Amino acid sequence: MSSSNSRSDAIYASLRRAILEQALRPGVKLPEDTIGDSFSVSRTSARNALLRLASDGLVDIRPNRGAAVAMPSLAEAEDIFSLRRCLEREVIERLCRKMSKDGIDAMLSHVREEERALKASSPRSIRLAGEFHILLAELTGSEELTNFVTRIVSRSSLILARFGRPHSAECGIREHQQLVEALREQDQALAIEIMDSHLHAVEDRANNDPDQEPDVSAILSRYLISDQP
Amino acid sequence: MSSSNSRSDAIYASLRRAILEQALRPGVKLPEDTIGDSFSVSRTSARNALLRLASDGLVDIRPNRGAAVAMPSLAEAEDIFSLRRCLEREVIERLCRKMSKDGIDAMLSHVREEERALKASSPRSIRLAGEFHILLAELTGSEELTNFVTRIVSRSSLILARFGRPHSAECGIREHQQLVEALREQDQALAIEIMDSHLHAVEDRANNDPDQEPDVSAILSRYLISDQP
DNA sequence: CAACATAAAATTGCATTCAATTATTGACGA
DNA sequence: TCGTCAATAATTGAATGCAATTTTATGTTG
Repeated sequence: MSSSNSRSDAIYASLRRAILEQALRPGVKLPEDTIGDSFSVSRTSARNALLRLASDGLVDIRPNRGAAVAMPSLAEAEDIFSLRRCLEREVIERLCRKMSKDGIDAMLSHVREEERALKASSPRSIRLAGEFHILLAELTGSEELTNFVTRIVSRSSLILARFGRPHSAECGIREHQQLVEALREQDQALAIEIMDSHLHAVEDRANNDPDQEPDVSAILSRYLISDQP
Repeated sequence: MSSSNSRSDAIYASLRRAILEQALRPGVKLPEDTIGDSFSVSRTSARNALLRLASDGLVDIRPNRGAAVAMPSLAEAEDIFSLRRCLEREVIERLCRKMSKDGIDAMLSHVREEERALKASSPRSIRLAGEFHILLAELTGSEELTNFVTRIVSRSSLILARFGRPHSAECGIREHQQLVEALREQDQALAIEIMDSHLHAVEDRANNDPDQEPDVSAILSRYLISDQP
């Protein structure tokens, strides 16, 4: 499935990480030769990486106008989270049907890593929060489900980058812990409830603080010369 | 989302259709310059089209070994249909919650087209059978859900091409009609039941007749010189 | 000074080219 | 006769160059 052309692979992975860690914010332009130069490769490899990111929905490519980090709208955000709830409910159901000891350990270990990253206020913590959900999908053993969850979690991360508050990752860790606990007890109803409220919380964080329209004049109005505080 | 480079777009669409209509069977090799020559474009455009098909899971690309129409295993088949049931259940639930008159008409019109294609024994009928399910997803109004359903239905078609009986499309039309009827009545329980049994029927058709392993020696064993009939 | 037309620069679309990897064929020795 | 190894052919990986399109900058005019 994942076509591995060694160079564009590396670029793809790096760009993807940069986007998910919010180093590259939505809307940032990604010209082919700029990226090629950054990674010391030709435009060709950069282009292939961008094409793959576009098929992931992480970047927008408009013909003859180049690529940019995707800027999901609020409507898309709602759409994505709605589908995400559906998929993650499926994940929970499958996990409750058959949860291994090793799976629990993997989840606990991941949550611990999340805590470490958060304490170090590392940009990794943002990405790890999403990868917790991907880990859950992987533990179902379904490659397809993992695939889809990966895609939709990535898009969700992009939405948080676009609309969410800064440092929005921290609030989630406690809920992740509760979720692991419910899964350990194979309490499906509780697990689904936690997951649903967790996702709603994430979504609310997104809807709550839509970033100012990137209207330069609005921003500059606070910097007018006339009435400087 | 869908990056439109006019040339690779055309190739992508053509190859996709050819695969879904089973003109290109699983396992068929797709060398870049062969495809480029067929469409009178360079390898570059052919390559981009193949990359996109790979990200759809319709072709496998192995590094330095080229592309070929994907050959899903039986395990993958089970995985895919299991997730497909989950997604299509979501589609039904959403449609039952809010079903428009125009939507019903669109479905009926599609089913009629399926019948026409089947009577003409056109290769389109195979593809149309899958596109009925995509239409259902589109009628939910959710772009993401449509996206995912499109992907998984495509993979399912590939599985039928690999394992299913020839002309396996015909049996489904009656079930499609019943499904439209249930949706018209907004009878969610019935609609889900029909959908589930429909998908199980499709899946059974797949599991029933696994095509002979493409093992040349096995085939040639019937052509041995010793006891020629 | 603003609006518009025009020219220059930047950027992508695509084809072509060379290098690197893999598959195939044939030869050689046991 | 069988297996191993080397040479050749086929195919992909990646870079570069040219044409086309878009964006930005510039100059002109009302």
